[in-house]
Amino acid sequence: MQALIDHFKQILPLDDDELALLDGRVNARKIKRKQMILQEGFVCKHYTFVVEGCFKMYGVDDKGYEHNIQFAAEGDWIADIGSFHSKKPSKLFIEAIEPAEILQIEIKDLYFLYNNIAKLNRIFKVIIENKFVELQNRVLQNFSSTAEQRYLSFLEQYPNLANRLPNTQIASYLGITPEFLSKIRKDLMKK
Amino acid sequence: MQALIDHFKQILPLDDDELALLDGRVNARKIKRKQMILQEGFVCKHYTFVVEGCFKMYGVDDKGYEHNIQFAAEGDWIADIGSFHSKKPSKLFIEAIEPAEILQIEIKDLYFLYNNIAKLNRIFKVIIENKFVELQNRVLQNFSSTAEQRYLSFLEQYPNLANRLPNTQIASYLGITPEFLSKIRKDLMKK
DNA sequence: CATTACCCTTAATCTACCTTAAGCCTATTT
DNA sequence: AAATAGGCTTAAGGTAGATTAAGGGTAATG
Repeated sequence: MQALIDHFKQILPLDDDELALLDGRVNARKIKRKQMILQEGFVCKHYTFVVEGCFKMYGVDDKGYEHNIQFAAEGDWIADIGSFHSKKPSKLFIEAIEPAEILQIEIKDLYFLYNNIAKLNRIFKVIIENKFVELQNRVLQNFSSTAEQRYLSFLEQYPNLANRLPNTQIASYLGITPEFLSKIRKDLMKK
Repeated sequence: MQALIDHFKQILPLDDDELALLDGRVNARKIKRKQMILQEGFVCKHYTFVVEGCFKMYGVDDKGYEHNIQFAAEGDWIADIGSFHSKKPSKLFIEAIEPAEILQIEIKDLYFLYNNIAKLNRIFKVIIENKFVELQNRVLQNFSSTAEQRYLSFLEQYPNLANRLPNTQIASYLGITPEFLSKIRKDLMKK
């Protein structure tokens, strides 16, 4: 819980009254490796804050291949925002890559908090702005560079993730096959 | 100005006191075709609401090619959110594809409004959530389908944009060359 | 501790999409 | 009305990355 308070404090500190309201609206859970906290076809019921561990969010195409659209490690939020607010079934999966500890807020609790802690509207606005910018940079990168350049800038931007994740997951994030990532890595070694 | 009030009303209506605060913090401008309201290297100073006309937002790669990352027509917001908040130089351009009428809010005014109209935090949170979802869908589409599928779903998702935009701009948005789009269109005609 | 599942790599063949170049047509600008 | 720029298309040849298949290594699970 302290991890979440610290996270909010970095954007806008909450006072004691506000923190009291938070308590009881947030649920702590432990998640096993490979456990899913969201599956395609189900409505996304929670905003999830990662205290410990690492998740991937992905879609599955017609041929059954997975495509990672984001990772979330310590201090990140993860949710299918579209499904969450529209209450429509998600097209995405969220799955733990490592054993994890998370904090979850349900939609009714989040709306309660938005109505009773004005600051939280601002805090979540900032959180989503940051996620938006990150995603937009990704879109730009994706079509203005080769797979090798994308791999290099992934390493640069997420050095700690790069160590923790298997290359298959990174390949899926970069939009290439593991085989081709393997070739890229080999070519980079030579240089 | 009425266009903006209506736009906010769809999310959360503002009362008269709040509308009074808005007035004077929003500037109306007319923009010519091809005029830029943001250029690479400059800080993005405004959130821009499109009343009439159409804009493209794009980056330029090492080879000088443009890559459209979004369009904005009537009722859309457009800004380089990253540059706007960080006050760092943008890597993007925003340019009018058609003559346009816009409403702009400067950063100091937007922050004033966030502090004095609590609802606006919520309104802009929702606006950015929607943009985030749209962008996320795009990322998913981009690597789980061929250029032809992407073109078809662009036509489906933005039928009015598809009529208004030249194919060169659509190709740039889809991440393909105009030549290849031409081929796709030819192949589709046959079917 | 064994065994299964997953991960990483190499290499050959194949395809979606790019590049270049050229020609025509329709808008803008002068 | 002329001039020019921009937009659309065709086609030939080229490349980044996919696919398939196969072998060896390492980590998770019972």
